[in-house]
Amino acid sequence: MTNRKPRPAAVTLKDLAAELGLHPSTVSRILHAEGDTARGAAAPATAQRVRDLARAVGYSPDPQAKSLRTRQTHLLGVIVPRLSDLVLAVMYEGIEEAADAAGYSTFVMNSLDNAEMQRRKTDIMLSRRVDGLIFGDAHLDGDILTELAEQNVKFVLMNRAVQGFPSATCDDALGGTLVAQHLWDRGHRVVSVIAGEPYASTAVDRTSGFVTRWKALGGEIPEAALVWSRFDTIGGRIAAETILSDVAHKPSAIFAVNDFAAIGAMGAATEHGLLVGRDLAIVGFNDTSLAAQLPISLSSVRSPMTEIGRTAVQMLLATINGGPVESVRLAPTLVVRESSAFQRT
Amino acid sequence: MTNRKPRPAAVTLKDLAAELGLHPSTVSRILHAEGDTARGAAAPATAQRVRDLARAVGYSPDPQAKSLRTRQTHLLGVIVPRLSDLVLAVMYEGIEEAADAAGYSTFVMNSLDNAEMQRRKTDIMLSRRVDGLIFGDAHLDGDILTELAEQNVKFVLMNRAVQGFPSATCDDALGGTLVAQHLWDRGHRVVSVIAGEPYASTAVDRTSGFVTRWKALGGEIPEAALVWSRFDTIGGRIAAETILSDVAHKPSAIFAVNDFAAIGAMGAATEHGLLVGRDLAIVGFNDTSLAAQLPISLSSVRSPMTEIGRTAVQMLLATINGGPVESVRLAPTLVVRESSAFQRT
DNA sequence: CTGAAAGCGCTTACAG
DNA sequence: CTGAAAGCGCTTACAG
Repeated sequence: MTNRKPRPAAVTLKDLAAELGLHPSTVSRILHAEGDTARGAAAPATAQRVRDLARAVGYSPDPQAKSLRTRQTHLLGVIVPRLSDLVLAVMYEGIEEAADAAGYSTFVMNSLDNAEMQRRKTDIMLSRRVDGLIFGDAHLDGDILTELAEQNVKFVLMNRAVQGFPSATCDDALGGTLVAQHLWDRGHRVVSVIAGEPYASTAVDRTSGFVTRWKALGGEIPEAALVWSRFDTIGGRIAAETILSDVAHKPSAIFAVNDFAAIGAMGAATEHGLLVGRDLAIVGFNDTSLAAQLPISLSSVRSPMTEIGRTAVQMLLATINGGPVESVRLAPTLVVRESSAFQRT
Repeated sequence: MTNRKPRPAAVTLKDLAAELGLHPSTVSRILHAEGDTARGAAAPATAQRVRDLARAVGYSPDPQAKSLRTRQTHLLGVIVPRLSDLVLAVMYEGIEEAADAAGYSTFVMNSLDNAEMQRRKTDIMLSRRVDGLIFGDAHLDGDILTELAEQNVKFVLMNRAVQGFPSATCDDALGGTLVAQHLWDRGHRVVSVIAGEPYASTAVDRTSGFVTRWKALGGEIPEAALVWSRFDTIGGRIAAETILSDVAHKPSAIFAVNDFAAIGAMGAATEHGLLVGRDLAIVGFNDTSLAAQLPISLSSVRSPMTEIGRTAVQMLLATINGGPVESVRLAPTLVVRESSAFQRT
């Protein structure tokens, strides 16, 4: 259809073989078998000649040809709600690092947390013949995942967990617990939670971790104290508007399950004439790079985002290699800053 | 080395051909030639049978096999400083969209603006046999780019421009101009610029656009008014510290060439007892999603980030198809908000 | 220790 | 209009 020029031919095994007066299969054996295995593959002297030439001419095997034979592409697919969510972008750094170290390359696509897009992007990844997938956008219902598991597609979840599938996540319930304890200790007795999207385990687990501990401490969480919301700044602002406009429930502290939602809540508080860190405590989640740098620095639950990404890759590779894989939950820590440091009297 | 199981075999052309009693080449011709071209490729009835079966069994051609023959992978490489920079993440959304629409898939890697990493990541992309590359991390010296051009690698630049190579960017100088005019009109006469990294055209052009207009209006820009900095929040905070601690040069307004740097500057201002939007005006750049939602909403130059990503893909595809390509500079607009709306008296 | 053959799944001239 | 052959660059039993 288009008349684009093909890329110029690179050096091939055949070229190397011809240059050295060897058969391509011999060259392949030497280059393919690394380290100890290579000893049996060819005479040491031959092996050395081959390797020297390969290095000299910058030989790099054609991955398409290789995977056509081996049926492995060393390609991994990553699907996230959106990469412009800093949390996922940071996790992706961990993925890239770990995948690279293992000789894999990664595709990333945004699904916008929309079921149709999730399917579409997954199909594209599969049509590319990825060896496995990492989903950062799993919904608690898990419908798509069940289908994929039936088709024997290799995948793991990241950031958000779903019952029955391996996942690398933060211990979100623990994070919520830490926040509840902190706010209680600082003297708060009336609180609200900006709870996030109910289809995401992160939102549900952080919220339930908080609620459970709060009640254990003797606190109450009336219906009006839980406001579900989008994960972004606008979502947080809208939720905080709702909370701060409620005349019946007047919290002295707000826990937002996401830093961006917390930032939106800070904006709403300012608009309501409340000084965050004095009139109202706010705590976020993930301790993104912004939290510490805000005009009023934001307390936040620090989750090991990069580590979660790395772990997801390791789990996926284990799955691809046929091993059984256990879900991993990494422990968060609470970082207290100006936004919630004050003692309520 | 590892004993992973190969992925299960998918339906192949041969399978389809056998099922229909045709030769694989016939099936290939029909499926390969789309629309009108297909008419000549086979009898309409045959073509229909083939297409029906292909759809029924969910045939999807093996991209590795296809590209081994055609020497095109329909793979694009994208290298950015880091995806956790929201600006690049949003541009990547445009890239993904446009690439997807054109039947291409994209790899993304972070180079951390480090020359060694840029080389390493580029090599990985090339070893994957990408059809072309988009660089979002170009440095003004352009050393690596010159080498690649000599090797006839197809690429375009995005976000940051370098003389002599095609790029899709915002008209950064114009953005700087808009800010200078705005601050002048609001009555400011002493200003400072948080200028970003001197190796990035974005930083240099935004700054020079600002300075040029400022001087044209009759203003002065002493040496101390320009502070180079990292693009992130911490960088902005440090730069603002320097600016606000200078007893000789007391600006009433700060232009930060990046929203995150602007947010850092807001933090520093607060620490210095200045109320942003009353004692000090601050203007950022890119109008990222956060700007409008901050406790004190941030004025910012809005750049068409998604569009820049899309444009980069279109330019790259044109380059791959052998066409000559012109650089594109998309126009920004200024969005004035609380942080700089006041009139200085 | 090395060579020769077969084949992964496609596409593309070339016949007929 | 359809078939048959060759070949893209690899790997992998199988010989010798």
